[in-house]
Amino acid sequence: MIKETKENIKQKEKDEFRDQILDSALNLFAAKGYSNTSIEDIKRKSNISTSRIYGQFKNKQTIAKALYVDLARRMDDSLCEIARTNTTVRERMRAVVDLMFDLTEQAPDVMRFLLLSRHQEFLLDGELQGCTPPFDKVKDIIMKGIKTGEIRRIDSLLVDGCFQGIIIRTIELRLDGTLEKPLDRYFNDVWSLVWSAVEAI
Amino acid sequence: MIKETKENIKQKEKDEFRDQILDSALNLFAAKGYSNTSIEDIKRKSNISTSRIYGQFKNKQTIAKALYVDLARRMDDSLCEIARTNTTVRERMRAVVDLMFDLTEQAPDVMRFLLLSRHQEFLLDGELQGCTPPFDKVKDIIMKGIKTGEIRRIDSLLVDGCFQGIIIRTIELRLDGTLEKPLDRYFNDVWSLVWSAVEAI
DNA sequence: GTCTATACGCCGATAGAC
DNA sequence: GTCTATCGGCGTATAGAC
Repeated sequence: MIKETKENIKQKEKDEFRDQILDSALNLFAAKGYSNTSIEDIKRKSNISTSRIYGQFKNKQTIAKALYVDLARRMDDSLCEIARTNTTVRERMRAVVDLMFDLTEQAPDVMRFLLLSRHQEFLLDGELQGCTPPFDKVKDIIMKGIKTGEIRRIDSLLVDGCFQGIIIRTIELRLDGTLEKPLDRYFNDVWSLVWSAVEAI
Repeated sequence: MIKETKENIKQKEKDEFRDQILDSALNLFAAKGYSNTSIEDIKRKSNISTSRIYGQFKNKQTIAKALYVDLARRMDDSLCEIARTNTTVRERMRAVVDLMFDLTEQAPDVMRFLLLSRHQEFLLDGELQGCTPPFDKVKDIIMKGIKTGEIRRIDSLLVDGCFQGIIIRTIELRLDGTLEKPLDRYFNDVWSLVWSAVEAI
């Protein structure tokens, strides 16, 4: 029993370290990119020694992969939740935009890392450890909309690309400071652009 | 006279080397990114020795900058030409999409480098040697359209972002192989999405 | 003037000191 | 078990050989 508690505490500490490392790595990857971030950078920012870092992760690539899988899963969960709690395709898409804009303001680094970084740099091997790409769910929503007639009958890849293009580009403009106000201030206009593009008739 | 000819030939050779270096660099930057491309890579691909490369360019950053300025200028020229030879905003925007799609098929590496690479990596210093960002002209076209009433009265930054977002994302999908057919086959659908989004009433 | 060999610094990863 | 000192490798840039 005592031993178990002891190990639990140890495990908790380990998890804390892990989180600190991932937090710092996320921050650095988002700012400078994967290749331009060194273990030394991560060490300095997280105040965790090199050996501890290598104790937690096999190598630098593993850190980026873990981050990606973790964040992509959370994104996917949120999108599933949206698909579940809304009925019309229009409502679902609105909720997606709302979520993305909100996330951009709340956790800009997450969006920088998920949307704007070259995943190819650390995901060379195709397999994503059973992790679905973060926006597959959006495509599903759109395909359903085409079937039900809520969305225009155009190749779903194109409609999906259009939707993601508008949203991602807008977020990019916000993240680089071109858009000066929080994204919710632009929501109505952006949503109007999106919906005009894709709604049926 | 003879000397002049001699020097001309020499100059031509130099220019040829320069072009070969830039060609190879473009190819590599587009495929692997700036940071992951080494001088050794450029040397191998161009069959030009290290010393010759450093004879032409001060350092690696200079190569990327030269490429960027060169390509951005050409893009800007094309966009000016489009603004000149078309009258309505609709026609101009159509021509822009057409140009971008065509360029993607003809010179995919150029588009990869101009649209999808982290310019921040080699353009840290703000000054671009008197080179306008490649798509400023598009924003001008759109602003004019808003004034004349051809385009919806929405913050021009958002409309511009919407337009660029759709186009760039579509190009990205083509470049990564998701879209299997040449882009001209998708032109009508994409243009329809774009124009539905931005046209006034 | 052209190329090859090398200096120098940085990074990822480890192994040995405490 | 932790940390720090270091190793090997690579990448940029240069300096010296031809």
